[in-house]
Amino acid sequence: MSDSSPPRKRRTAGRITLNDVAREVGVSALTVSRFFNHPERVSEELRQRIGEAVSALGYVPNLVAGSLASARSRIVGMVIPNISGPIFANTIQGFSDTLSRHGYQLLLASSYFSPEQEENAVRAFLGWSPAALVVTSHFHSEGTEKLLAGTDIPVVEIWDYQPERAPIQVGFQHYDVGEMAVRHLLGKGYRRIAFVLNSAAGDFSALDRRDGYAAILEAAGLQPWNFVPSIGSAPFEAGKEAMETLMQGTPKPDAIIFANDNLAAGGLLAAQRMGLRIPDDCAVMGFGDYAFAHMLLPSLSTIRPPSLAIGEMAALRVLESLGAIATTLPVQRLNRLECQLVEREST
Amino acid sequence: MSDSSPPRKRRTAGRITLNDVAREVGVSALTVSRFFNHPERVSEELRQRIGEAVSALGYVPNLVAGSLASARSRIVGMVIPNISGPIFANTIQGFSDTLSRHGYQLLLASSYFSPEQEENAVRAFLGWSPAALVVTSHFHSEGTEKLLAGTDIPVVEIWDYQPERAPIQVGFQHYDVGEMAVRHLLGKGYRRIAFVLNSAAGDFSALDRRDGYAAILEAAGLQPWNFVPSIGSAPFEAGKEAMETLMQGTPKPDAIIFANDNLAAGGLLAAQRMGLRIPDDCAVMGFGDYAFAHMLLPSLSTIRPPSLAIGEMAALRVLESLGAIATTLPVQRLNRLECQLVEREST
DNA sequence: ACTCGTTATGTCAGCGCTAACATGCGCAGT
DNA sequence: ACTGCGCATGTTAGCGCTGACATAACGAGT
Repeated sequence: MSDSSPPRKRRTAGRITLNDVAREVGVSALTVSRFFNHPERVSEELRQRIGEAVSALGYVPNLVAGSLASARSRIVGMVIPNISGPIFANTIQGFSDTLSRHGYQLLLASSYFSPEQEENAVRAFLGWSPAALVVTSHFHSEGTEKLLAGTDIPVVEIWDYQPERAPIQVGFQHYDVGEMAVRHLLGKGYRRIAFVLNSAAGDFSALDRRDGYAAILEAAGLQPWNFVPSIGSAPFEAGKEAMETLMQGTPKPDAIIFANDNLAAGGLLAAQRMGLRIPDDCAVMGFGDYAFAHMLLPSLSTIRPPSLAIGEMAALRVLESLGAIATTLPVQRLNRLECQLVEREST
Repeated sequence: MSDSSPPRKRRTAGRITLNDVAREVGVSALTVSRFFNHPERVSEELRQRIGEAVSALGYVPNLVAGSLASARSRIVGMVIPNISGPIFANTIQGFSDTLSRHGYQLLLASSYFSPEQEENAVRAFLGWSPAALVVTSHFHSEGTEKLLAGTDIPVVEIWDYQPERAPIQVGFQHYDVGEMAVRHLLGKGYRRIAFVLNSAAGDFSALDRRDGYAAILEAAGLQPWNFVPSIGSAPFEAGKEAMETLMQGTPKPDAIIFANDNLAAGGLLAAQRMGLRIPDDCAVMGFGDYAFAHMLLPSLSTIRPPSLAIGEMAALRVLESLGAIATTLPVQRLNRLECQLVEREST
């Protein structure tokens, strides 16, 4: 009876759209679209009027629709082992800040060193057709490798530096870190150098550091000496245990390299309790240069990874790949950064 | 000549779509869509076959298209002052983990306590029609307030707890923290209690802590004693300066509350250098219970904010609001969490 | 005057998916 | 047998935006 074409129920709330702005100004929607994406192609006068209408109406561009239409988005996904740890936080910060300075958003997930969780995150991220993807290290599940290989967006692998792998690499070689620590200690005259590695860490990179340690030590004609505390979960406690066990045994080491600063801090505290003089009775080295390393007594010699720089450089490489920042040269695929040995009182 | 309807150039790469999967299985696209979003409405047999086709083809659902069509997304935006600081990292971690356990993704941005940066991030996030939005504290720009008020998605304010504000609140009252610290010190017999606040921090919450400190002290008939180090940017150095200045002056305080653990750590080190006995010559309290607080000498008494719990509870409230997890009750709007006083050697 | 190129703006279709509605089927109840 | 209901699946029409292409307006060069 009444009406031949019953109007469909509208699904969306009264959200303000490009068309609303266009109608207000008296131009086509496309011109308003250009106002946001290619402002230089809109005349000065219209730019003015559109700008006013946008803020008068409180229009917020719908990036979802835009991304669907253009098959591009300004989202970059990052999968990192953890957010709150002392190691990666700076990388995330540097990455996020550099990205957002260029109008890109960060989609973040943590994997806790689990390849499955990483794969889930990568899959979910790919659903958003992100502009690029950043993953940590090179230990991926087969599924992740397949997903990454099957996409044509830029992929960056950070923290580890593996020249033979295809994705853009931004990081350092953990092997070198072990080497750097040993050289430092050998140079200071230490000879019986132990390496303490907390088994619980899913952090495979620590194994590379230990390998570097062992290789240099053997090259110097000395014996590697690995110690794995029985306490797996709490690094601080594990570090204490390591110091106590090693320094109550015979022979004793004259230097201990801990796989990270948390372990080392535990070691220092145990040493203090045992009345040992650090570094005279035993030198201590850590890895990470965590915030507290310089506050300990004695302050901790350690190796500082380029956490922030990794995040920033990863972002730069991403932005270059996307053409968001100018480069005359092709995007650099291999980016090897330097760790820095920070010598303090404990060695 | 050749063809009456010249086929438009295809814009997208050969991405696999729902239709490809549907054709493969011999069903309609909608059935495949249901396979992902409402699997219980698809027969067991089809579920099986669709599942196989999906993994055979390596199909990854296009969440952008899905979000546009349904006007919903599984993205939640969070704007937080910083990522790498010791305070917020745990909150992000707890939030992210809880969200991702339920299939939601985290879009993250940091504001560095700048209302403008916060507003930019909120605006950009809103463009993604996120499922919910989380912001830190209640100090927003006017624009941010307008944006948040104009949306109908759940908004959660974290860290501060402001019962009179409209959004869901998950946090604690910093005022109470100041109070808690003073009560602890008064209970231990300290009477000349100073408060050290680093002016450079854009962290307004610290002001609330100081107000709580001052109020309780005055209520006890004692004089508040504020000290602002001249060094603005480096909290550790500023803490040293505060300790030196205060303990070389007359009269001296018998206890110092530092606005955060970084300042307090600097204070402890300076005290050690000056040969002061902590807590006999002067007690020291911090705020934050940063990772190193228990590793210092003497170990630092401090107040531990519920960082992780805030992140987790914020995520729970978001998920409840979205109906992603079951609740019989309406979503709790006010969530006041407890800080914990951690008594160690420095008081 | 005419062509050509450049710039500013508009028309149309469609990105990949899902809400609303429609259909068809099997089965219980009478 | 027939109605009515619930369940599995299909058809249609967009979601809000942008790409390709079209067009109009204008000045410069011949």
